[in-house]
Amino acid sequence: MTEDVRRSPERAKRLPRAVREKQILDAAVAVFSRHGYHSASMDEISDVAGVSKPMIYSYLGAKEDLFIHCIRREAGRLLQAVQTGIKPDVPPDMQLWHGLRSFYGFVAEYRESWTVLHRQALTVGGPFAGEVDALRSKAIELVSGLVVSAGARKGLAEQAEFSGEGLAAALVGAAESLADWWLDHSDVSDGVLASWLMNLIWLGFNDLVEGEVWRPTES
Amino acid sequence: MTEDVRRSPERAKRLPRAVREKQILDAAVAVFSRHGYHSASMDEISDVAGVSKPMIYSYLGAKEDLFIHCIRREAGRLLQAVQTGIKPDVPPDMQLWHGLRSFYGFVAEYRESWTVLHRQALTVGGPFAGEVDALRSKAIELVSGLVVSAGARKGLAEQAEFSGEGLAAALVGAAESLADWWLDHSDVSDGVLASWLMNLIWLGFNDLVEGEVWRPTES
DNA sequence: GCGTAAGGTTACTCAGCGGTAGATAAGGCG
DNA sequence: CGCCTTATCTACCGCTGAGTAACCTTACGC
Repeated sequence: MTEDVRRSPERAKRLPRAVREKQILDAAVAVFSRHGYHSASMDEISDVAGVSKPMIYSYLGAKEDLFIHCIRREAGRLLQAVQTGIKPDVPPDMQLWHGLRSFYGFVAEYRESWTVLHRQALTVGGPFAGEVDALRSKAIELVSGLVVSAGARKGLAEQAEFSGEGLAAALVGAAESLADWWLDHSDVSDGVLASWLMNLIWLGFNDLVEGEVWRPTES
Repeated sequence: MTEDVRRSPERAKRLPRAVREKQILDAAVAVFSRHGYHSASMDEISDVAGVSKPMIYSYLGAKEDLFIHCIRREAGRLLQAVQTGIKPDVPPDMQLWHGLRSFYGFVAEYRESWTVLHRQALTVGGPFAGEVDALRSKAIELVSGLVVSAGARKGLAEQAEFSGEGLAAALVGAAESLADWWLDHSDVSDGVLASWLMNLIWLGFNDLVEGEVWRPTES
């Protein structure tokens, strides 16, 4: 059993299935994030993964299946990152604050995951849109809950300027877009980013709760 | 539900080049918006346009060229719609208000244009990203100008919670995402949408200007 | 040892699509 | 009417890339 540690470097060692699957998924996320779903080729993915193409088909199925596996894994990671960052027993604004920080922390650490989730999965129709839409819906729902609870706590009635879901969508959208913007302006910290949003949104929201309303003047 | 957009039974009349180009561009925008750049086939575009494939190549070049033509035309339309909607001699908040209304008006009227610009062009790398990035940069610059001028008017100093460009990016992003959200919730009017944003952003921004700042508490 | 299943590969098929060559019809102009 | 120009079509080519068949090879239980 005195095996040579340096056998021919080409010959891949035999590894358990779970390890290979992880390698493949990592490679797939990287390639999908670089080229997008359609331009990504299974050949390149297999190459990056250091594995031959049939392995992918054998372990994770066809291209669509592979992509869905990627989305699910990354969506799960993101969701978990945000949820473990939130402390459920603090006021709504602090929950939002922690959630935002966790979110930007995730984006910073897993850029590629974020790219795949946000930029790629949305454009490719079909079964993928649903997956990502579910994630975003979860986010909107979560935020909407915070917003509405904060509003109700202060007795904010339903009015034309206020729609919990609409505001939540805008907030989530703003957070996402700011994340995108961040990818090209990485010279600010995640805390600063979250702080910008809080100052924009929460202050404005507070005013709404207080009954202050912006209305167009006559110009 | 998919009505027949097929050409009329009689074989194509000879039409001036400008007309054909318009037909082709319209078809291309429709098809690109439905399937995305890669999944869109030149055959389908030519079919929808009521024209044979070589015409496209002869008039507008290869697939990439065609797509760039689409982006440029739609970006131009959007920009013009927003700019003609803005009245330059009113206060910043009213300018923003009018700009937002024009923007949502455009999205409502030219859904497909918006889809191509926002969802498709971003994901396809290469020469396209630049085109769209330029458009967004123009928008951010425009909004940033409004925000900064409004801030300066009130003597707002540069501080950690305030970055004109960052806020503008967040606002533009929020507006875009809300537009996307709108595509699936078309039961609100463009005015209401713009009103939500104004109430979120402008109120919050006013607070900032007034020196009020949100900061995390100890939880 | 030795059979067998799981890990792994090479080398192929085949469809779809971008792009083009070459034929055809339609007008304008003498 | 004949002739040229230009608009337009039919029919094809070649490549790229998804997916697969068939084969090899190591580990390990008995």
